[in-house]
Amino acid sequence: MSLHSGQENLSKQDVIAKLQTAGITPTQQRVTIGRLLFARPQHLSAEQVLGMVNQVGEARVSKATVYNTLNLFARRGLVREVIVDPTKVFYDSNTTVHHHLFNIDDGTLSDIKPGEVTVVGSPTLPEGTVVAGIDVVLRVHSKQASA
Amino acid sequence: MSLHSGQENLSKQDVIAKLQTAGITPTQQRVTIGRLLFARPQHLSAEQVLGMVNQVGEARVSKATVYNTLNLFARRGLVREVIVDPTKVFYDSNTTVHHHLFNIDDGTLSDIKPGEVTVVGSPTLPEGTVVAGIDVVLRVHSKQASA
DNA sequence: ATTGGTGCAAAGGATTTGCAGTCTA
DNA sequence: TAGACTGCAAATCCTTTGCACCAAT
Repeated sequence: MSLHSGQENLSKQDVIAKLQTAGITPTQQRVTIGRLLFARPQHLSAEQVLGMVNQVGEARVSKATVYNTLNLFARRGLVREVIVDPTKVFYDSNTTVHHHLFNIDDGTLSDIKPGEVTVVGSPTLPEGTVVAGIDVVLRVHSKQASA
Repeated sequence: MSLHSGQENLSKQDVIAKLQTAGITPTQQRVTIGRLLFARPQHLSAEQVLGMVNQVGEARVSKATVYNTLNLFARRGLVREVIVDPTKVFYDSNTTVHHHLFNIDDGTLSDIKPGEVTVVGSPTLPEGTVVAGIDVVLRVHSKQASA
């Protein structure tokens, strides 16, 4: 990878390498989406990705390809789907174990700092199942006069 | 409430009382839905509620009314919305604090027994927000040969 | 040439909404 | 009767799908 593989920006090469490592053919569209997504930890909806990608203008990417790509990245573990808003899925470029804070009022999703919240206990699983992941979501309201 | 307010069945009177306590006008449709929903702890989708209601046949209930009613019940705290499946919302008639187990493969939602899992810690909240609730979702796969 | 990937538009499914008719208080 | 509620269908919104075209081996 390049010399500046920090969190500010990723070179095409970095993204191509990352995709190949994950067994994904690095097409132009996927690299474009990857550069945006992997630049830093963030939570984006498909719609937001579509908007950002076509603003950067590196390559025209269709809605279908955005969805296909995000699903592919999720299956391959490059992003994590976050299901907290009944109206849309968020894709989280931070794949390390961490939990979320969702503002019900404005639809904002943010991270809970690592270590601030921990899940204790090992529940009995239904027969024939294995754990795929644990999600903790703290739902918050914007403080204001309300019913 | 009636003498048999256990978990097997609820009389219309019980449900009417419950709705009124929550400040909800007990219409025929709402009572019908409530009897089904509050009969025992369960997780139902709007579609399932619609199906069950019109099978019982106490009163014809339209799809729109099922949605309106479930949203109303949720706002008034009679049921809890569970957001775990990106394709639909589950309504949980158990409003006590508890967490869930979601089978990604078959879309099944079940409860984690009380006490088996606990959340520890109090994260810093964004300014101007208050906690509305905490959800813990353990996602599981059906055990089988897979990629 | 073959296989995989993309774009476009149409299809799909869950949920909401508008409005006229109906019921509750 | 007045206001709230319901039903029906149309409208929305997010996401998936079908198919023809383009790209890479």
